[in-house]
Amino acid sequence: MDKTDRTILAALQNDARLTNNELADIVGLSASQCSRRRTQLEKDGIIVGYHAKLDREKTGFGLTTIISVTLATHNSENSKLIRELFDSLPEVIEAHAMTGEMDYYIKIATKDLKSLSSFINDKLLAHEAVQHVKTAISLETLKDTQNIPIGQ
Amino acid sequence: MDKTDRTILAALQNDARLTNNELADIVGLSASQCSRRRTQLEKDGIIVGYHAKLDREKTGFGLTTIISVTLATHNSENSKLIRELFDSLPEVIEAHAMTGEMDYYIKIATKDLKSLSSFINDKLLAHEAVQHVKTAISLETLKDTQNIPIGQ
DNA sequence: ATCACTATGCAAGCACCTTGCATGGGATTT
DNA sequence: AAATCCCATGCAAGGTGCTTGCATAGTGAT
Repeated sequence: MDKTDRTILAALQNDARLTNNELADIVGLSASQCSRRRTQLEKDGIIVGYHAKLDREKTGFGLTTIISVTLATHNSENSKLIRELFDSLPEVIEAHAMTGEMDYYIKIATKDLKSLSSFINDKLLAHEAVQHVKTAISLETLKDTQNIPIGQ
Repeated sequence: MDKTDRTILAALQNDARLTNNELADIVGLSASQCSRRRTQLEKDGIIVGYHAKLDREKTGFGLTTIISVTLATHNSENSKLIRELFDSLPEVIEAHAMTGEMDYYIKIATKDLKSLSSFINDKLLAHEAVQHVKTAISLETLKDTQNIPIGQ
């Protein structure tokens, strides 16, 4: 992976709909070569996928919440259970195992406070492995590019 | 925006490279109509953009950190400054103004602990508006679909 | 200096996207 | 209930973009 590849990656992070002709202008190669490089980056698993980004407000999922989850007991069984729980819940759009006193950070997308409340009570706290949660609601999303700074 | 539109949105969230023919099979319309609906969803700002998702490890940005930022003084000037700061830092891939005792949650993508350390010290703590930060490092990303659960 | 291998550009064939046009379905009004 | 209007839809054609075979240039090793 050379500088040209990184330029392609940065460009496609910003706009996955770029044609190979447009990519060619950006990186200074022919369109066919851009096509080949892009295909290779996909094969190598460097490009994982292409996703449409939706407006959270307009789609009715404007509420973003970050929840810290603490396990009841720290063992591999509970760890496995909690992963399966996060996997199975579509409201969980991101989940991390963390350092520090909080075991997991998860990001939640819901319609409103009512659905958030039922998510926490019925899905999270109802689970045997979960001991405690700490909820922080996003008042405003200031930035939300998940783009890694590969171009810089 | 009807049920068909939501199906299209859910499909494009998962795979932005779907052709209109493939979309047509999914939603049960013709390809031309899928094209028209998709164009309209873009015009309405419901589809904000299309982005390639990259492998964090393979691109060398495997370190994810969540930082709570507390302001020195809560006034509109500092609020403005902190927004501009987050905007200008490419390592900040997500930023929220939060409820609770912590003012901002930001998500950071860096290559390693060294670059994280210099980010915190030279970029964050060096800023006049920042009083205090609390750092939590992701040991493992369990889930990272930013897809809103519009299909469910 | 030679050889081998990879990257590249060009061109053609193919797939896909877009848009004009005609049709059909649904809702509203009389 | 009938008529009318409007919007969504399907079809087809024209144009655009993507992919791949082939020949060539560039690069590195021996």
